[in-house]
Amino acid sequence: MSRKSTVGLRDAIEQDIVTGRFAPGDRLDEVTLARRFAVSRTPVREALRQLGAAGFVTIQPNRGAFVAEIGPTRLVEMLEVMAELEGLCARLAARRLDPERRNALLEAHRACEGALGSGDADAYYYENEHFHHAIYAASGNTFLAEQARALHTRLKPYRRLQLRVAGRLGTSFAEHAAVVEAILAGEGDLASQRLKAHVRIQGERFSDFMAALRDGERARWDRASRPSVGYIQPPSTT
Amino acid sequence: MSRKSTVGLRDAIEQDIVTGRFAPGDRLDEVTLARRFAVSRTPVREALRQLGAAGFVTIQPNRGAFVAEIGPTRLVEMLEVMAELEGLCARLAARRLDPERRNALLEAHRACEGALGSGDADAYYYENEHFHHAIYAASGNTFLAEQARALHTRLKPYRRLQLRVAGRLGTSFAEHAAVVEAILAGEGDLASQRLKAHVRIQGERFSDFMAALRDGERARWDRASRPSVGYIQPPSTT
DNA sequence: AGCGGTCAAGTTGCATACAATCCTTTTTCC
DNA sequence: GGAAAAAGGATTGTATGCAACTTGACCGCT
Repeated sequence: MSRKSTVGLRDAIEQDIVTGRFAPGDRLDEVTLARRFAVSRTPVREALRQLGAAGFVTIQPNRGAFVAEIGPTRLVEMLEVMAELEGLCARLAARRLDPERRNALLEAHRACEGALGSGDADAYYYENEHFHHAIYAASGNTFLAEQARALHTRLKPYRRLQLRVAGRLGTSFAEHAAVVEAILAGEGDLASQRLKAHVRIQGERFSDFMAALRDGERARWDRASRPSVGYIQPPSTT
Repeated sequence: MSRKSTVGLRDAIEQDIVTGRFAPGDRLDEVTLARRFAVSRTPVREALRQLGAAGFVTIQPNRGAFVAEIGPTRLVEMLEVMAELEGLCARLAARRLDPERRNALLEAHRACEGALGSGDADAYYYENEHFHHAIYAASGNTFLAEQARALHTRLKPYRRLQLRVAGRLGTSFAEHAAVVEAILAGEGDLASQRLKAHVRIQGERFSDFMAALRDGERARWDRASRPSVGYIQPPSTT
């Protein structure tokens, strides 16, 4: 479990946050993390500061680092920005799609189709990620793709159960298909509009869901569902 | 020149980058910075890692930190995203403007008018920042405002000479006025469209300008204009 | 019993020492 | 004389020790 470079350490902790091993609000003790990764406190501190700058943890001076808690309000705000960024990706992709990116996009889309056919929600979740990443890349705007990807990752802990809702998989895939169609047709505005709607639908399901629960219940529910299997885990690159 | 908290140190170095005291590509030596701020290397390293995560510096393992160099391509990419974020700010502002934010926006706009009247390009530059920040805040989306502000700051070193072009001040203000009008009228799409165009015009001037210079000349010119007065410096809050 | 203050344990912030890596220069061999 | 290799210097990466701060508990006081 030991990492070599400091960037590896940062990514390792980030993964533990993104996959839910560390729940929002959890305290990230420096010495505990240091022991866990078999390094001293210094690289741990540097990693935590980076995660703080990226928004994954909040650092309270002299009091430590905590996994960032994203309240319902801020979550909706982030999804609003996410929708806009994805919309821009789609618009640009429709305008400037090159053959290589076009193939990657179609391949990701077909992979989603395969996962849908198998009825495996976890597999679809994973292919869905690839699909969105393919759209980011298809924009041809590296910076935009990085930003979209970063925000996508930050939202990951809160999207884990999104697609488990009954019937959502099929709807999601149909929306994907409509986006792909618009992109291939070069209809930038339409593609943007459709992808924005696709993201917003997830956001609305979210806020509905969270609003329906009182805070205590939500916290308990969050925590209970935390160690839920590794369907987010990509094939380990270690 | 000594700072107390680590966040203060981060901000101090960031300021030195943003205001151009450190030019893109400059090496940021840890011991030099440590001496400069009268601290040890440890807090300097933590600050540099944070700046790396925020995109202000690029960190090469075992080789040090350098002020991020933003090439013409990436600059255009960043401006494309900036335009979209600002456009979203304007759209949301038109939809949800509350009296307090409305007043702040109008006040910032009038301050621009004052600076324009005085013909002071530096003053206009400063008030222009306030105006854009007021629009970010007027969106009512805290996360969006933070993102827009962060990107705005990252682009600051490359915007320093934007408004010095003859006649640009007046045009800029007219564009501002059109945006404000649309926001007050509740015309979200129009406000978004106008603000996007406003940002894009700056971007096009940029790329025209940079394309007209070969790289060597541009680097020299960048460096020569670097220590140019402190018209960016806000009233120090130290 | 309730409230306030003091003290102790634990954690973070910073400084310094050491190890590892990189870059430059010099030396040596062909 | 040129090129490759090695040594030296310099810089970054990591570990550890100490000081400062926060926090919780215990004790005394009203």
